[in-house]
Amino acid sequence: MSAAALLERTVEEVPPGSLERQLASGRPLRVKLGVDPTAPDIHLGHTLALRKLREFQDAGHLAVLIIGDWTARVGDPSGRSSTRPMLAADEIEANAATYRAQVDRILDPDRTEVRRNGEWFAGMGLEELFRLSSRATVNQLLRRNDFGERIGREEPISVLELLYPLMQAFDSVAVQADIELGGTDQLFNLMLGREIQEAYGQSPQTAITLPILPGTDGVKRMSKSAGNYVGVSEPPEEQFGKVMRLPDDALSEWYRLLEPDAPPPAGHLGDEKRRLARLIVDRFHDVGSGERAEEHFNRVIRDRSVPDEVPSASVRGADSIHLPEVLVSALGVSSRSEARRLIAQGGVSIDGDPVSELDLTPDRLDGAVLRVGKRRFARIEIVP
RNA sequence: GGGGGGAUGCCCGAGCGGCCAAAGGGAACGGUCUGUAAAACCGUCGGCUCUGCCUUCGAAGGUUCGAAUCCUUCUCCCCCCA
Repeated sequence: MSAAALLERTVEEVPPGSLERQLASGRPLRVKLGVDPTAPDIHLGHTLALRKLREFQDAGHLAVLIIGDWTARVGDPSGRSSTRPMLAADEIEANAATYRAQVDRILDPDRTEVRRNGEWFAGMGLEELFRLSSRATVNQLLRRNDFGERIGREEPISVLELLYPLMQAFDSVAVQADIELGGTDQLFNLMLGREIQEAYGQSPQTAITLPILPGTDGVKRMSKSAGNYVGVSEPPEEQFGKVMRLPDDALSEWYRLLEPDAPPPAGHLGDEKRRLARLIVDRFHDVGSGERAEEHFNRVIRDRSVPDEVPSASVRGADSIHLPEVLVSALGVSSRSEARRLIAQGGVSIDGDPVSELDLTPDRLDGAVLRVGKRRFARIEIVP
């Protein structure tokens, strides 16, 4: 595959023409991608880089996936920065454990080398850290966009966080990366990787940046912490519904980034959004599950009827049953106060009929389907 | 080390002695409408079997009939100087 083909749907190649030169060597290239296990789910945003990595694999190159179990520890100690939470080692471990299974939905396992950067950081001594950190200046590091912005907003930045770009750069040295992929916001780190590789006597990697996928709000970048993500391992109905949440003006960008081989949206936006949702669900589940998810969507959301499978919940029988309590225990409503509000706003129904009373007789509830809003259901079973 | 500013609910951000469970915005949630969990509009948005009560405005004390608002100490953050 040509350099031009491999660079399709990427944003920047640094330095320009570098990939072409590397491909000319004819040897399989080591293509690095780092992911920090700060959350258990891999979401659609991550899949952009993973799919580009797969393209490199299909072209005969080797994917070197770095699970940043140590870089993930480098969070924002003040806890202000939602994007860099401080995580405990066991939490990171738990997150990392599922990553391989999730990325294997996209990558070719036979051409994937998975490394954890704890491999080289766990045993790194202070002397080596001195050597590494003497290779960059604070001035350089503060040029990084988010550092600069945080300084502008007079927010704190811990010295620990300054190490992050250096550690990411050192990963490239440790795995002898030929190429590193990353979102456009990673350009600074990828470039630093080149400098550090040279400092350690290696030929610098080619940095290739990819666009950032906006989340289901169509505005902010997709992330777990922003709550605007679609996880690759979420159930089909969940994925389908979340895609339908997308604002119309983000639709073509999603098509371009997530389904580049599909015809771009041209017709009725509602239908085009459904088409995209089906494609995405089929991609991460069995073929045909997109259509089934759509049927579920039509039945439950559009036609407001009950889904095929309704989870059941048992409620202890009594002369009178306090509905707010049932909503909290059986439907996961956050508090009884919240439950009252939902009832008062007409958001709670029994077998399709809105309910306004707070206390009900058991026979009214027994076997009935309780619904909160559009998506929360439970079939109530009264037990003695 | 010296000087100045700040810390408010999920986030941003008003408030600076009683009318404050705390303006406004965002997010979220419910409803209406609809092509859809888009947009728009309306509403809700600390807890409690709730016209009342309880607990919140960095922490601990204090003043006061009454404090998010005043005082003291402490913790953390930012800016300027060194």
